[in-house]
Amino acid sequence: MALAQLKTSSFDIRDSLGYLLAHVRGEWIDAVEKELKPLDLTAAQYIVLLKVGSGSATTPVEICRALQYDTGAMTRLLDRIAAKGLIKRVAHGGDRRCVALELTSDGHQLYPKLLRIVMDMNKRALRGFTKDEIAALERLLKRVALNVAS
Amino acid sequence: MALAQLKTSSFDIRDSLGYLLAHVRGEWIDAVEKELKPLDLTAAQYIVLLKVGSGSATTPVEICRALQYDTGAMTRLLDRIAAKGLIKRVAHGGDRRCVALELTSDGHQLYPKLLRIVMDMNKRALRGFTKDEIAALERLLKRVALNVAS
DNA sequence: TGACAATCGCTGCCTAGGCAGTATCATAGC
DNA sequence: GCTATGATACTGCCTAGGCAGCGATTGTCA
Repeated sequence: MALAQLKTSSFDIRDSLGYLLAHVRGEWIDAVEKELKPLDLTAAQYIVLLKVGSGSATTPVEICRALQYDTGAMTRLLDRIAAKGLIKRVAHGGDRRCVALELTSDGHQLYPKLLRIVMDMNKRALRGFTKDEIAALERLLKRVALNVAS
Repeated sequence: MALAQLKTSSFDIRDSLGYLLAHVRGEWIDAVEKELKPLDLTAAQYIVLLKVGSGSATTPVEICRALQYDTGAMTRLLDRIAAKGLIKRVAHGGDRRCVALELTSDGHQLYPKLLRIVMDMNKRALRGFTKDEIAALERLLKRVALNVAS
């Protein structure tokens, strides 16, 4: 594989950065879901619990914006998490259109384990990387994101 | 965001490489599907057509292995592409369990356009990158993939 | 203040992937 | 040659996301 030499003449889908990105992301998801299996959680549920537990999102629409997720799908995703007793919808003071999201006591108990998984996954993914390499990877990926979105 | 300083104390999900990967990949998919909209194709269908058209996969199971895709889902995905008249299943000489996949004449006519989209997307994503930067990105991503999968 | 637009969460409908099971076929070992 | 094992494609069943539309609520602006 050689991204720099993408030519029509000798095309292989693996010579695409898009393929490489999808591949790495797929491996990541698989690894996370393997860790989550004992907790009976999917990757989507885990992300939402992290967002709510960390306080970086307090309403459904905030999570949707952060994750580019459909609001209809979010309603049902929250239903499933609520059915597991990990999250609850409470009245939002100030805007009655909004629902405020909170972890239940079970959710609070689970949260540190999820945090541990995030930390371990990142540590594992970046094993053997120097600080400079990590910074370079981050910078390059962000440039790709900007290029693609524009 | 600073991947190198992932700490429990000040957690933000965006400080995760997993999030960054998902984000870039999401932007990529959105951009590709925007290009595919006039052709009435989804990203999944486009990948399959590229695999078959390039000759790097000739049976359903080959595509599944390459893309880590479920065989049941592949059957139905191929059904949808076949319904659009872009692909056909023909007998596989030698192994009667297998189905050989071929582009129809319409599929052959479409293929160059899909190839053009792959090329343009990669060119666009890597706009402003030096050869060294492209090589570095590729190398770093592959190391991440290896780390995560192990 | 009153009309209009925007936002929020939700629902129905459609598409779509993962998993388990099945029938058919190929292959390796005895 | 026969059997056991594995591979291939396919099929239900379940879960799950995208989109359009809805009612309720809020914000905006004349």
